Amino acid sequence: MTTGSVSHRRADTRRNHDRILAVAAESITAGELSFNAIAKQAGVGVGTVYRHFPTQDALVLAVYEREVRHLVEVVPGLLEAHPPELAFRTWATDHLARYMMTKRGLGAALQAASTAAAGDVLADAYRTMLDATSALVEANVRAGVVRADADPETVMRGLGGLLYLDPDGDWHRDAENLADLIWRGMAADGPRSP
Amino acid sequence: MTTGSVSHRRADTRRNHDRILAVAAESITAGELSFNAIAKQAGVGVGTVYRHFPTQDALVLAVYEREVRHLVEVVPGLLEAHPPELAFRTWATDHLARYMMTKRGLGAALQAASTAAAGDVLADAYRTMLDATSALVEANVRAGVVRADADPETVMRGLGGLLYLDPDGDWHRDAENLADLIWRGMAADGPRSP
Amino acid sequence: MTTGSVSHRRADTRRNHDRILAVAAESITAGELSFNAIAKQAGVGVGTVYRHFPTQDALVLAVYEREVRHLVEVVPGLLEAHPPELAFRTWATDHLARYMMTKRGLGAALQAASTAAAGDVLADAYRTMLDATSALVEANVRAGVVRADADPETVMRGLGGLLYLDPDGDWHRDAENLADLIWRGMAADGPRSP
Amino acid sequence: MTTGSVSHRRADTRRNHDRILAVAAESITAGELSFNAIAKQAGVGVGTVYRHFPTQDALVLAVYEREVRHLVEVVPGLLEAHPPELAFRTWATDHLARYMMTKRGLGAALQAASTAAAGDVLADAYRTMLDATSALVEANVRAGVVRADADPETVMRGLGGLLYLDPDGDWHRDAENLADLIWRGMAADGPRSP
DNA sequence: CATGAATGAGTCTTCATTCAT
DNA sequence: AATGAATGAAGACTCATTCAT
Repeated sequence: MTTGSVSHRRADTRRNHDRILAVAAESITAGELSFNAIAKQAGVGVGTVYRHFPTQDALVLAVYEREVRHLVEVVPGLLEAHPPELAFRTWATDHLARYMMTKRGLGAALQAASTAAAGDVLADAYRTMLDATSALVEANVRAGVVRADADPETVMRGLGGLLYLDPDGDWHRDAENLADLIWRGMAADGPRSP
Repeated sequence: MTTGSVSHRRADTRRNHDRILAVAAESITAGELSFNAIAKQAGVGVGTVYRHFPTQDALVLAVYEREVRHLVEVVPGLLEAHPPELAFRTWATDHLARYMMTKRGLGAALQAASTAAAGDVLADAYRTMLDATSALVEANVRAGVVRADADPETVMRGLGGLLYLDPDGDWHRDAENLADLIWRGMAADGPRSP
Repeated sequence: MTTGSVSHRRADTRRNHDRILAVAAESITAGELSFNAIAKQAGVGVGTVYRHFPTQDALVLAVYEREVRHLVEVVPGLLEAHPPELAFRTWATDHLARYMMTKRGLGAALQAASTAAAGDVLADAYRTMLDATSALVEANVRAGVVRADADPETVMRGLGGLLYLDPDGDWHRDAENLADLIWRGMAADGPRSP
Repeated sequence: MTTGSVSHRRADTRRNHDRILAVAAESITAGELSFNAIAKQAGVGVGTVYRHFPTQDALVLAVYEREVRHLVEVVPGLLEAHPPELAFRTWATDHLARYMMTKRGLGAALQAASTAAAGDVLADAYRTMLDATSALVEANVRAGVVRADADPETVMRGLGGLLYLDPDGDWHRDAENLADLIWRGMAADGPRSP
């Protein structure tokens, strides 16, 4: 059964791809970006890493895509489970904050990888993040608690400040404060914090 | 005469120090951090760079300090020349925005340099930035246009979002939008954009 | 039916062999000698290349043989179509010159492949070339325009200088000059050496 | 004494340069061209080799220059010590032949190094060789034993056939044969071509 | 027979760091 | 103090070769 064997091999290859990606995510996140180290860590030869990701850029970009995907895929659930305001605040303080605190290394790597060819991936990821933010903002607009002209892009940028949280401090409180500041900034009618 | 040549030597040394720092600022900012390259660029031997900055971290930290100092020293002038709200907005959109857009490379270097020993310098720089932000926020509080309980630390974090401006886009407009969002967030009584 | 499919497979195999050889000739000639690259270029898997040519040396040698065969098989035609002197000059300036100019890369590869095991192939190729040269020289001897004791091996070596033609210069003229120099050297009534 | 120390260091550096060049000549000649291997062989760190020869091309070219220089510097002596004809024959069979037989590897390396930037060095070397050949040919012309219109460039190319001598055979005899063939070709009163 | 993913040894290349002068 | 040549560890990258399917 040719089909059987081939798909079996494909499955193996796919598993390698995923494992490398996972290991790389951890490494890059920790500021370590060495193909040799990643290969060893993933238990494969360097050549295999190169086969799957021909370039550092390719690897970094793939990791970035993966992270953004993870970050974004929780949004619909939050919007179903909570009223819009809580959904926004929860996403910011629980998901975004934790993410940005942990993945700082990725930013640096990403910057180095930002060649011309990376443009598409970067643009896609940006748009994905923006879509998520928009969904949250718009739900709040529809609920009448946020200005109709609140700009999701600006809100997203404001949340970018979560990057500077101090993991050794009371970061959750700090995140709540920032989310609150931004919330007030886009709220329908003046300050109204709890 | 001895004094003369000694002080002459001191002047030379000082000049070396400054030139190295200036060159390093440019290099690091551009994502390039090689002692050999910096030395050549500054027109001195590698050994000289090592004499002035015994480790990479020391150099990065020194550059960081210098940048923060530059960034902060304009604040008093702004507060004298403009009403508080304009001072805040101007600092954010003209100084901070331009700075963050340009010096992204420094962030990466800084992160790598953030060992235990660097703590003090980092803490100092953080406090310096915080003082500047506080001065601006408090002037606005005193003018009655900003809530008395607005937290400068949170505001500073919010402005951190300026890091993500796109130098190739309409970044000034984007910066104004973010400054406005944060301003509304800390304003005394609800939204009131111009 | 079995016979049919078997011979069908044989035809496929043969086609593979030829295509690989052709692709390899181009690659090696261009100084590129990578099994993986050749396989991709030929549209087959690496394994297939290995099946046909178990080692690099085997491949290089096979390519060499092929080139020499091509180079030599025009000689009888030239001798039929032209008087002996012209046949010699034409072969040298039109065939040999063009060949040597183009295939320099092969020489390098060949040298690296010259292990003990390669001896036979090399010797065969040498003899083949020598036979061709001999045929041309002897035709001229029979025509009485070349010394009876002219040594084909030495003549062949002299033509080896065509390797250094400059493809970007007036190489045809240069080739004619060299052919002429050698021709004079073997002509029937030149000066006798001491 | 600053001068003393500096020149001392310079001497050391110079010694390194020479040793690397010598080792590289041997390696390349033997078809081996690895910076790491050369460094180890020369007893220096890889970095040192890179400091002296920033590129493979630079190294190969330097070696080539050195070889050509050695080859050429014997010519004036030969012309003083012997009558022109013998000088020519001796250079060809004793110096050129031995050189070309030994240094085949260099040719291959040279070819790979022939980028645009290498042009000057290559042109210089070519001219140097040509000058040497010209000196020999012209001495013979002046002695009246060689045609006045014998072209040194063509003669040089003819001698290029010495590349194919077989070190395991009677190469000296073969070299004499080739030198003789070329000599006859350029001798004063041979047959004129049609 | 053919395929091509995986492997890993071998090179290349850069750069922080030392140290003799 | 300053210099810059030397060092060599570390990481990038290629490619011959194997082998399960």
